[in-house]
Amino acid sequence: MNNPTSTKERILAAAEALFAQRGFDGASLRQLTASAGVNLAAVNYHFGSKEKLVEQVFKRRLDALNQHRLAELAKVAGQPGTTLEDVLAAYIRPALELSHEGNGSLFMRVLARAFAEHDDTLRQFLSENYGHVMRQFTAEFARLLPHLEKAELYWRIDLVTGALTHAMSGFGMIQRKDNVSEQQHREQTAAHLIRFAAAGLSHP
Amino acid sequence: MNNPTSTKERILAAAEALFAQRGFDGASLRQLTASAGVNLAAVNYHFGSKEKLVEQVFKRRLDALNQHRLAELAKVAGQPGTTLEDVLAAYIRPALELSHEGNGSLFMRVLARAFAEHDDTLRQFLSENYGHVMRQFTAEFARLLPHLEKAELYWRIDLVTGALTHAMSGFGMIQRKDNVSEQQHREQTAAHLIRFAAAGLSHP
DNA sequence: GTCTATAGCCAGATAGAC
DNA sequence: GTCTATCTGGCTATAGAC
Repeated sequence: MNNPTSTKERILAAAEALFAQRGFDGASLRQLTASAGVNLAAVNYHFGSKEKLVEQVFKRRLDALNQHRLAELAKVAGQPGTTLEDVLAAYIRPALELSHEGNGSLFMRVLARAFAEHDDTLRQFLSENYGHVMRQFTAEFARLLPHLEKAELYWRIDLVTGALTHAMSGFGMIQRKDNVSEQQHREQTAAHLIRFAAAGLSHP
Repeated sequence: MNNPTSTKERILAAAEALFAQRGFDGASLRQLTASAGVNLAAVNYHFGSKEKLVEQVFKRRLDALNQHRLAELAKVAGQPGTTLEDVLAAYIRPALELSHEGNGSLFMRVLARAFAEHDDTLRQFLSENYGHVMRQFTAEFARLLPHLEKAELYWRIDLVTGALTHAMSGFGMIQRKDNVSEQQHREQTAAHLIRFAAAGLSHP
């Protein structure tokens, strides 16, 4: 099923890279199948259409990412000692880990594109499949920031989401210095993002 | 020159709207010229190519926007009483005014797309033409936040830029309530963004 | 499951009449 | 400056042999 050398997996990997570089319209099935080393007809055979392929590119990463996020959230949600930083860490750390493993950073660029696209069918797909994740996080933010009106909270979450998406999509460019390990670098980045997001959410 | 009914201007307006909705690749010259009510060949005659048209779509708005920003910055830069909020206002208010006049909000969506595209030729065009604006603002931020290391400051500015771009591109969706005037609504939105950005830039 | 071949369509660009 | 007509090439999708 998840054999990384299977035709399906090679198409998905090549699609992710090309969608990140050239966009959904800009990347053609011809470039994509050539890059994956499979036949042009394979995309329609395995996925049905280019649009369905796009959805599977999202599903492959987001299923794991959001499951990971919810698992981290479950550890702290509703607990008396939980801080805003704890909840933000549950949201941000899994994405950061993904963006540093294999071609995960390419996927983050695909995600940033999807945000900018404002495409209705894609938004509906994301909302149907992963809307519950955002709702659980929002509920926990509301618990920790009870003085904020709902409208104000949504506003701030939206701004934080914009900042994070923008940041994650650019991670390929953030240089790690030679004297810090990969592990340290990720910790530092996570700490930066979490503090920034906490400041944006909780300012008076 | 700027006659809004001229062929050139009608192409630019139609291009802005279609690029916002469908992207640079997704919008074809055929749709675009049909929407503008001009002949298919007019784009190549007046602009040379589709790519040059894209650049002019940016130039038309960004020349005015960045001039406006620099004018506002000049009023407060280097002054002893200037606050972080003053500088942020100089950056944000002109964009907010643009996004509320005519089809300005469409242009903000085009700008958000350009950020997500990571297209090298477009980035170079923007950097060559408007890089000095960002540099002047960065210098003033550095003056007001002298305790931050350069790397840290760039990081925070990048996150703020991501949040603002995301927010501006979604302004079409932020509902103005019936009991607040257009003017009040813009003031409230500006105040929100400025406070959020100030919190993100200046947290300890 | 994988291939070739091709249908059917739409793209950007341009030549040349007006 | 504006038009029509057309060139050339890329696109998604599919039919049908293996």
